[in-house]
Amino acid sequence: MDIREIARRAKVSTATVSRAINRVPTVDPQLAKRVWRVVDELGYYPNTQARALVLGRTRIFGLIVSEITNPFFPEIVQTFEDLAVENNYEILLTSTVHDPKRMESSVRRMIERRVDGVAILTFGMEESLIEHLRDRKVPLVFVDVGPDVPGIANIRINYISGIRQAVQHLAAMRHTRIAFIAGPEHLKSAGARREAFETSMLEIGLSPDLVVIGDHRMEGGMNALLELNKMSARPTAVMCSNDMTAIGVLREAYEQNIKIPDDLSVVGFDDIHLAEFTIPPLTTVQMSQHRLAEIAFNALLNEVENSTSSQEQHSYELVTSLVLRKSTALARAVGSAIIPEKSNRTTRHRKAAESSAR
Amino acid sequence: MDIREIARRAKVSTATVSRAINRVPTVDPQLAKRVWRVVDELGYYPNTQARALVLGRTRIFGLIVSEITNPFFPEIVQTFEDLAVENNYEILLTSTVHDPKRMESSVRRMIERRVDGVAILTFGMEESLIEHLRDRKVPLVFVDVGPDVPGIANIRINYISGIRQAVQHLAAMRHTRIAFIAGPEHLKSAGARREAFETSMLEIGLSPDLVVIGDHRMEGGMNALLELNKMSARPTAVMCSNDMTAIGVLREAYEQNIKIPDDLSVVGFDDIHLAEFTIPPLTTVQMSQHRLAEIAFNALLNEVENSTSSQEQHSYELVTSLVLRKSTALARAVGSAIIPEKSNRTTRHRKAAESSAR
DNA sequence: AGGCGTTTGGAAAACGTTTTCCAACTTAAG
DNA sequence: CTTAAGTTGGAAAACGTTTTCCAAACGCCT
Repeated sequence: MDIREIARRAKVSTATVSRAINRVPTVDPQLAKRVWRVVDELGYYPNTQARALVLGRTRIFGLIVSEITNPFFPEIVQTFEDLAVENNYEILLTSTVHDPKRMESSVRRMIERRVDGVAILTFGMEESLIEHLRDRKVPLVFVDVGPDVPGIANIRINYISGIRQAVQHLAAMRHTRIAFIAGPEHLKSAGARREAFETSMLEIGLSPDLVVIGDHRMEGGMNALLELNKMSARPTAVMCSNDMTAIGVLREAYEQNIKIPDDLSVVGFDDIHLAEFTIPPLTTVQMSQHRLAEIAFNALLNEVENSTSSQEQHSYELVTSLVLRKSTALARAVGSAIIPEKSNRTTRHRKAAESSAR
Repeated sequence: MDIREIARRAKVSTATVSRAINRVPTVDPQLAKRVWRVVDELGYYPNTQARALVLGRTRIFGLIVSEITNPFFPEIVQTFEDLAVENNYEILLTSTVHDPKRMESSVRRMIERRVDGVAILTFGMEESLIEHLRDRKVPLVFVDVGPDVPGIANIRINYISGIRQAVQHLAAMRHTRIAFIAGPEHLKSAGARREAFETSMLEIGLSPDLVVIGDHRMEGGMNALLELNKMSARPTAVMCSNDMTAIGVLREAYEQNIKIPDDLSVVGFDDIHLAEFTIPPLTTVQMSQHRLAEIAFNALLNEVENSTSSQEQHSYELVTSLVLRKSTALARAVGSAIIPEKSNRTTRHRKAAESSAR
């Protein structure tokens, strides 16, 4: 069943059917109604491929995320999809799983399907890969990373705002040995978070050198806590590069019988929905997934629909901010809290930590 | 840049280019190489729309899930995508959020984009909606629900196997008052789980009437526990229709200072990745997301590629089984455990519960 | 009543492929 | 050296739309 069939049955030309369907105003209302009746009767849906072919626009946006399996992303995908259906777009979703091969195939798939634009929410993609996209002048939107060239929109995340709040919150609770569990080293965003932590610490004269590397997953959080535990100067509080890491910390703390928040304060980053439901509920820095997806989608839409392309806004900012729940508490007045039984050695460590701060 | 451009530069006809690209064996290897060089040089990617138009196949599979935001689904999506890239398919992902309007638009989008098949992993979709798809003879694969008609593959989940194991595990731990937190009533799969629970209980002479309704989300689990708590005959163990519910229970138990598993045993359903990281780690019934996605994808692929369409396998089974972690324990020898302080009233309740069992 | 703009609808080209036919060329056999 | 069989590559049709021209029909003015 194609447009010709409709034309035949409605006794008009295919041009008229097309115009009726696309609501071109010049077509006679009577006629349009006749066409629509036939369309509904037969349950006709125009072939999008054919349409895309002639229009040169597919109404598909690519969405590249790093790991759909990380709870941070589904929320983004959902918002993105909501917006997409609202605007009659389709989404081509791709999850790179941090695998260069997959990233490449992602890009390839996007190009083959001729997407109208792509949002790269991968928080630090191999720059080389975007070349292909750029060569084809596909509108792009990045987060964090992303060269400052025209035609590429960029969402800058203001990490410092939320992270500073978190650090100061901890400091106010009299924590001085605050550790940081970083994300994977190749991720730009993880680097940015770590830097924000470091400057926030330095700002208030604390030493930011209790840093261990995680992987942004629960497993990494668990290992990191183990590592922290082995240190001579144990932290009384730990900030995590993302919530999944924090959940891992919570889990390992349970295993080790370390009480959160009494023995150890922990704060996450992202504020995924789950953070509200951990035990205890996680204090974390919010980076709204909803806003992020919204900004990304609109940036793309803007790029595509207003092909004025000239002096549009190409840089957006997303601020982060602390949300307080139950995983932080006053530092113990005396002693390293992580393993209460060994708390006698703490004063020394504390001095050491303080003297190394500038 | 199109196929003609390539043809011109390689000094052959478009037909030859097409053949070379599609690796038709009759084309001269020398020539093919010449073509490929030009293709690579220019970074040419065939236009999928045009290709789809003539081939009548889009190499797109639709994937309808009920809520991408539920951690159960991302794992499925990931596997589905892995398989898709392996087989050169694309995925059109749609999340219905349980909204009839969205379901309808989902189906519409699938049809408009001319997908080659769709997997409906929504665990109990409005049957009416599939009509449109069926009319167009789009290969379909369902889970659970789904009419037994030819051309529609069905994945039957064997709920009873895993749930029986769970119930018997609990019974062996001397629990007799075992509650069930069901899923939303309109969901077929939720109904099936509940039934499996009921028969499993009856089988061993326990009364399955401690049932409260949840919503398959953490919030529902929290509320459900509150409700259970108000009962005169409090359960000593609770099974949940899915893991998210169980996580909610864990969370509310923490709030109420009910110790898991000492005061209350809880078992989940699904075995999402997160279940391993709850506090305490969740004993749950596994329904492999990986397997499920795999079965769904292959069913579709089979339907499409072997258009023998006749006596193919159209029904698949996925079995479930218990995985033991740390959220279950022996029932207290005496007394209703939920609120330890009030445990003196238990013996009576226990008798009541036992007498009501047949 | 004739000419003029304005609606209205139709024929056909275009979008980028694949594929069917067919012609030209090669090779081998007689 | 001619002919038949087999390779190889090209021209053109087809896929289902949108859109550009054009022509017809229709008032409306003078």
